[in-house]
Amino acid sequence: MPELPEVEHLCRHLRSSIQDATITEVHLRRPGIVNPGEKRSRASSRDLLLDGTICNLERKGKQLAIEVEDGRILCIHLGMSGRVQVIKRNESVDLEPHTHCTWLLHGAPEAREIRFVDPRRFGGLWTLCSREKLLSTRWDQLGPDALIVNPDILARRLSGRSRGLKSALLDQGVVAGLGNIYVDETLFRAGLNPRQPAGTLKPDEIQCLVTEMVGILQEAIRMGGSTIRTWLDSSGKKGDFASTHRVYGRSGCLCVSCGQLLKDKIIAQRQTVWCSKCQPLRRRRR
DNA sequence: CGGTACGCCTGAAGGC
DNA sequence: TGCCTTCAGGCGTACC
Repeated sequence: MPELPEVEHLCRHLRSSIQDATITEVHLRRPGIVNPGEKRSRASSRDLLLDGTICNLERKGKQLAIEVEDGRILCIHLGMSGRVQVIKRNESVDLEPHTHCTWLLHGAPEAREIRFVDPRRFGGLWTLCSREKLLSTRWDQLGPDALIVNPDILARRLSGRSRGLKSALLDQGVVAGLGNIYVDETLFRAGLNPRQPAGTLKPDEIQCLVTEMVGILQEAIRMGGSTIRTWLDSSGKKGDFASTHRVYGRSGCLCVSCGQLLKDKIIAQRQTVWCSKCQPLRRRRR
């Protein structure tokens, strides 16, 4: 499922394939995916960047922003099963089921079309009239991006919090970009228990947490993301990162580090896998 | 504050 | 083989 590395991978691909292109046609097949949650009148094709020349592609957390020259922005969230397909100029690709929106391009070096596909529809498209609006209505509510967060900032955001690390790191308002896979993998590699109260970490543990988090994310980006079940990148390739998972998806298996049986439990409403020996819970004294 | 539960949604996977 | 059930989870919201 798309988390930060998958969206970053997509963002980089789009920068090289559609930046400076102009959107000449938009086909919205399922209007309900635009601005979900808002009961305002339905978005027009122009809101979906018709007649715009793409000048900037940006990511924060799991969200992607496509900006055109007059300042309009389309923000894409892939949710659980969302994908953006890039169709090359000389390619003919059948429309997949659940293709909710299609943009035709002019002036891209290779691409002629991009498509938003999202079977489970946990994702969505948001239309914004300006960058300021993107920030004020969406991105300012996110914590710092997990790829560039530094230990001091994260320490401040976790200090005084009693909630468990699993819950805190999943919260996009604390740090943006991690989902279930990368939280479990990060905690394992940092040797931290998912239920450890977030505010009890010592400076060296925060440092370790950040180092492992950034390291895992960068590694996953290099490998094209994690393919669990359905994730494919914008050219239809599977990611390779899943093969390196040490805890996620390995409940019932043995710890790769100490050989003990991994524990699994629902924590923070997510299936959580960890090693109780390598990730001991540090009880507060007295 | 934080936790718990629910609803949204489809397809993969497992059981019989 | 095929039907049925279960499970996966990002995120908003309600409630305790």
